[in-house]
Parts: sequence; structure tokens; C-alpha cells
Amino acid sequence: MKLEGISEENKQIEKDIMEELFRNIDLKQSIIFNSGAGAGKTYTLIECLRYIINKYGRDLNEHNQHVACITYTNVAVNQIKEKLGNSDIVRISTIHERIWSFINQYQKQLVEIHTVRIKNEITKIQKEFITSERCYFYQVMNEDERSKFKKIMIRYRNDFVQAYTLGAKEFKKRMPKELDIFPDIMKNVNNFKNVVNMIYRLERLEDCLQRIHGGELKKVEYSAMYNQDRLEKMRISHDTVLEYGLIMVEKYPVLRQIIIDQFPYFLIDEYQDTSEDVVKIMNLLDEYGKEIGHTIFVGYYGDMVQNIYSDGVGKNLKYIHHNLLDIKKQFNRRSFQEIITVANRIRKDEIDQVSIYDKCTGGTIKFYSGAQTDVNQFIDYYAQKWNIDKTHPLHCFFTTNKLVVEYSGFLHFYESIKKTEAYSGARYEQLNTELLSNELMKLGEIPRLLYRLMHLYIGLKQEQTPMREILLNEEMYNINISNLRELIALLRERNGKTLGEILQSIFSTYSEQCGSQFYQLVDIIFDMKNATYLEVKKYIQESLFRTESDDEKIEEAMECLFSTSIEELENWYYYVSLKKDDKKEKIYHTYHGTKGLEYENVIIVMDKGFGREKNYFENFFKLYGKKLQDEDLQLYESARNLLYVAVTRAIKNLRILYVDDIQPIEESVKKIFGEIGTTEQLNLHKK
DNA sequence: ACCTTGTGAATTTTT
DNA sequence: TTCACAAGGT
Repeated sequence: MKLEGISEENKQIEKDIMEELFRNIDLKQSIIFNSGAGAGKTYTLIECLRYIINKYGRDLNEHNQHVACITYTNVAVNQIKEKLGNSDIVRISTIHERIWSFINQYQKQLVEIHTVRIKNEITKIQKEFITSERCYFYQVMNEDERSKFKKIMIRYRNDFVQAYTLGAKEFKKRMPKELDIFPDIMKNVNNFKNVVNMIYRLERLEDCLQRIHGGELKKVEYSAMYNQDRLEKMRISHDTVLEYGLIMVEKYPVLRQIIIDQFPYFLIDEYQDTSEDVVKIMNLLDEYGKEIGHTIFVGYYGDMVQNIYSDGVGKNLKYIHHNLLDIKKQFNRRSFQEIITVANRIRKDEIDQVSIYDKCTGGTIKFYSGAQTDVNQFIDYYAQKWNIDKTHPLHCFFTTNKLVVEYSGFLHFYESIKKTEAYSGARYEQLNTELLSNELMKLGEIPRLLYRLMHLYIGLKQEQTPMREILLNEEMYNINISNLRELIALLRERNGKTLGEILQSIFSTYSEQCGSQFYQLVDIIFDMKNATYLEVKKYIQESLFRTESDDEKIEEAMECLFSTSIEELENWYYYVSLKKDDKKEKIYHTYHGTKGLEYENVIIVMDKGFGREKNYFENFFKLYGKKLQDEDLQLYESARNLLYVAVTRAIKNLRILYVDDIQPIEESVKKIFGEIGTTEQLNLHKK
């Protein structure tokens, strides 16, 4: 069964939509192009780019003007570049890159804005001193006491910082004696720490202001590397770039004119993800263009129901950018009609998709209710039923990375990395980014080392792997091939069941063969010269545990990490490199992670809660079809959007397994998915 | 009875 | 970092 045959009528409708887009481009009438999942949005956007290039390219070239194509991610940038091919006229970039390029050359004005920002921050902190309950002990001090206290703490800053992570008792002991004149000051150590941090912060900000004033600091910098502003270091992060961009565009008509003259066309991909500040900028440019008679075209391409990140503008677009013409496309080119029908019921808005194909039935979709413990067998059941193999894998979606990791088979590894100092506490956020990223460059230091190790290990294990693939980078090409063969032969003999054993076996091979050229390979993997097992272990430990606190705890955590089985590491290796080579029959994703992708066979595992919301999905079903307002509506829509994104990934076969109490949501589930199945009906436990 | 402290787990994703 | 909860203090 295949999706095929597009009627002349449908072809014509599609063509008409394109014509309408082109007409508005000609008129420089800004538009929102709304269409559901699988409608071919990116294709449409690229066709619009081509149209502009063909019709206006020469003219733009002569005036040294460009078309700005803005996307949300670098991956999308590359995709569009690849599909569009080379063009000097179109400038494809991320939002942040583009906005920063507009403002970064006007440093004098930026520093001014930055100064205001710092002053606001100072006011905010001062207000907190007065109003926050956590600053009570500070509030009851008089001016004199406050300045005395500040002086003491600034003098003893080092002691404060060093003692910061200690427990309350020990921390109190380490604080200077001079503080004894303030009784009860450390009655609550956390409050005390909080106030002192605020004092330090205030001092740094004020110092920064002085240095700006003194002409010492003249430049604001943006780096995509950091996720947080460091105002006092003149360093801003993602959100603030957009914020400053908006302020600049609002404040300086000249800048608006410069941008307009440079970019008469803006095409924005996945508009629902762009932040409101960006839309405000576009609106200002659009309106100013009309005012001065240099009209521009702004095209927003996206789907508000696929807005699954909170900072995206989503459905608010038309309230922020005025006078946009709404163009819709109701076709779906991805899925079988059975899937499309259900997806329409989930979104339940003016987009009501139909397949563009004449032959479009033959898909299957069903909602099951079951227990948490059924998940594995449920997946296996469909793996068999749908004749899953490596070329036709089964894709399973879970809400959290932890579940994805568990089912992908490397939970022990994940948990043992989580226990390390480098990935716990305040650095917890780094865990998923640095351990689960599909981009090698984004992996953390140790995960990257382990990746190189596993790359070698797996390459060696599979005898047919070509030599070239075992080698990771150019440096490795210098290795003498016959020496390499020897090493490989040796390594293939050695084996181990855990990470620790593998490392030991590599290094015993390595030291036996000292003097031979092939240890270069090992040097490259571990990025060390003539390393030994103990040295590598020490290196890993020092990278994962900065402080030399509690030896026993570190020892235990290292033991836990080194006891990770090779099987787990292999599973992890395949997980992070999956996008490159599909070698698994069952592939697991988070709902979020599947955005923009499509799969033949999909299983969605769902429970009633997600994140902080204990009844996230349950709530969606309970409120389905009801009139809602404010928070209820917001929560409802965010659950709906996530569910919509997940469901619309499926091309042909989709099952949803709900592993919580079905009773409260039964009615709505039936309305959307039809009859509910139970896992008992499948006889999962029989075999 | 109320407050403080310690502990452990946590939603996703990008720039 | 932020939250919830249990354990410990006053």
C-alpha cells in the first residue's frame, strides 16, 4: 500500500496557493503561511525563495540587496542551504545570528543600552533587599550596620566562596568573627548566603558601570556558547541579543532604514518558534517600510499548533505583527488518511487536512490502555506484527529522556554519569545536552572520549568495517596501515565486559607494544601521550570531579561508571550516532525530539503527567471540546500541541499506549481515536 | 507547632 | 537551579 496519485484538481489547488504566495511577494504584502504537519512547508518556503531569486535576483544584485531567510536552528539552516543550492542573494541564518549582525557594529549605542540594562538590574536587586522575606535580617539593620556588614563580607569574599558548598554548621564556623556583632544573622544560612550573593552581585554591577563610564569597557559581546548573560562582563546571551535588537530597532529609525534597504525580503521558517521580540522587530520594519515608501515583504511559514516551546510566539503572531494576510494549505503529503483524520480531531481548528493523494487509505491507528509493565511486550508485539527490521524500524516515543535512555538500554551508564560532580547539582542541566546530543561536537569532554573509544571498539568488533571508518580524523590517516592492522588484531583478541576492563585491556596491549608506531591511535583517542591505564583513569576522574572532597564518594561513583557494561556503551553509541547510520530495529525518541521528522511505524507511550504538570495529558483529554480561558486554555493548548506533533510523525501505522487510569479520559479518547483497546486483548503475556 | 537543614529528583529544546 | 519532603532543632 502506497500513497500515490495526485489528481489534476489537487495539483491545481496547490498551484493556486503558490500563485497566491507569489502574488503577495510581488505586492510586498506580508503573509502568514499556515499549514499543518506534513504539508510541505519547507518546500513552499524554498519555492518562494526561488521565485524571488528568479524574478528579482538581478535587481537585488544590482542594489547589493539580499533576501533574509531565518530559521530557528543551525540544522534547519543547513537543510535549506542544501535544498536551495548556492545563491549569493539569499542569506540563510539563525534568528540570533541575523539580529546580532544588524546591531553588533553599533557598539556605542549597544553599550548605552547595556548601561540602562545594568541600572535596571541594580534597581531590581535593591528592591529585592527591601521587599524579599529572605532578606529580613538585612532589612532590620540600619544604614550604618549595613555598610559595616558589606565591608566585612567584601573583605572575606574568598572565605565565603570557599565555604559556600559546605553544610550549614561547618559554613557558620568558617565565617569571620567580625560578624558576631550581628546576632541572629545566620539563623538561616540560606538567607544569609542569598543576601551576600546579592551584595556581591551589586558590587560587580556597579563596578562595571564605573568602568563603562571611565571608558575602559566599550564593547558588548554575544557568544552562542553561553546560555546566560554576564552583564558585568559585557557578555550577553541569546534572549538578550533579541531584546537589545528590539530596543535598537525601536530607538533608531536610521537602523530600520538600513536594514530595510539591505533586506527587502524576510522569510521566516517555523515562525511559531520565534520569540515575540523578533516578531516585534519585523513588525516595526514592515510598518516603517510602508511609511517611507520602501515596502518590504515578511513571510511567516509555520504552524501555531506545532509550537511546543514556551518562548515561541505561536498563535500570538497576528496580534504582534499587524496586517498579515493569512494563507492556508489544507493538504497533507506525509500520512495516510486514517492518521490525518485523527490529527485533525486533535488540533480541531480551521486547518482540516486532507491527503493530497488519490490513494491514501491503508494506514492504521489505535489507542490502547494498559499498564506500565506492558510497555515492553506491547512494543515487541507490534515489532513482530509490523515485520520490523533494520530498514523498516519501529519508532517509539516517550515523554522524557530518562525513559528513552532506559528503553534504549543504557540507563546504568546514564545514571552513573548523572552521579558525577560534573553533571549533578547545578550542572544537572548539562546532562542531557552533553550525553545525549546527536552532534559529536556538543558532547561533553568525557562523553566525547568515550565516544571515540566506542567508535574504535565497535569498528574493531565488526570485522568487515573498512579501515577508513575506524579512523576518526585526519590525524589518524598518518598512521602506518600495517602497524594498525597489528594493533587491530591484538585488540580484537582482548576483551572485557565493562568499561574498566576494556580500558585495562587496551592499555596492557598498548604497553606491551611500546616503541611500535601504532600507539598513536590510542594517543589520539585519549588525547594523551604515552598514557597508562591509571593515568587515563585519573584524567577521567579529575574531569568529572573537580574538587577533592569526599574521596569515598568519588571512588564509589567512579566504580559505578567503570562497571558500565560494554553493551550499555554500545547502545549509547548507537543512540547518539543514530542519525548517521540506522542500525537498530527499535528506535526511541522523546516527543519533542521528533519534531520535523516522519516515520512509517510509530508507538507513542503516554502517561497522564508530564514535567511539573501531574495531569498534563489527562487534563487535555478532560477539557477536550470545552470552552476554555486563560491558564486552562494555555495548559490545554500546550498539551494538545505536543500530542499533535507526536501523532503527526506517523506515516502509516500508529499505536498509542496510555499507561495510566483511562477512566477519566475515556469519553474524549473515544471521540478522537475511536474504540479504545486494552493490552489484555492482545494476549501479550501468552508467549 | 514551626522553622531550618539535608537529600534527592527533576520536562522538553534551541540559540 | 528548583522543588518536595523527611529529619532534625527549638
